[in-house]
Amino acid sequence: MKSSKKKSLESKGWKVGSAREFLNLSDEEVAYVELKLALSKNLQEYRREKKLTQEELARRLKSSQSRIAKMEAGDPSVSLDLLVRSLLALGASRKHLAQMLS
Amino acid sequence: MKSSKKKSLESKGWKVGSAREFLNLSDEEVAYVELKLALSKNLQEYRREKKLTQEELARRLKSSQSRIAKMEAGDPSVSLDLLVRSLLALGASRKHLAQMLS
DNA sequence: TGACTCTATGTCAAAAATGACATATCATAT
DNA sequence: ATATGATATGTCATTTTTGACATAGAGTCA
Repeated sequence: MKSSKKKSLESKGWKVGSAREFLNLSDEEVAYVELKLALSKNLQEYRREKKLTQEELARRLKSSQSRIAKMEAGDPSVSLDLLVRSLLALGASRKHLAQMLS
Repeated sequence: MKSSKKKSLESKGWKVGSAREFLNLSDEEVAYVELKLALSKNLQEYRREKKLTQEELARRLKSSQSRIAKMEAGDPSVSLDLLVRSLLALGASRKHLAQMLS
């Protein structure tokens, strides 16, 4: 992994496999984090396209505005599950999700 | 949603939006569940291709054999996060993941 | 200026997911 | 038959994620 990329992730509050397991798992960890960040970004675009406020999306998901904000900010405390459910709630299809990944 | 599909999901132990919210959210819920099931299936194929036992994969993930079994069985108690991390640990790329979705 | 709307960030109790463990089931080989 | 290896299933204490709330920042408009 490029250390520049690692730094940029760490700056968002992610713990990028420090100390012991630094050598083995870090690539998968980073792939996972990047995947979430990619979805985060798409989520914000999608929501704005649909002209929804964070609050409105939160209502649809029975979540809360603060959670949506954290999702879009790429906060490490949000799960892939919530990200994907949010995108689906915005009308994204599996094909759309696939495009976000590749 | 076709009621046949709903039944088949319920048989796996999933709660498919019963009672109150049955009318609004069920389609997204089902999309989400199906997505997980698709990944489950691919996970098993991937693992077998790599000639790994559930136990070996569990060790790589610092998880446990029972969790891997539940993942592959499509158990509702496992998160998308763990599914995706497992696939990544098996060497799946984002492109591969994308293919599993579309 | 202040009122208003939207978004960001921190905190926390409650809920969900986790790894670990025991044990069961199911092959397949001896 | 029974031993062995892999997988399935249930339970549970611990950890992680959650929605909710408060509050702060940033933008816009009267």
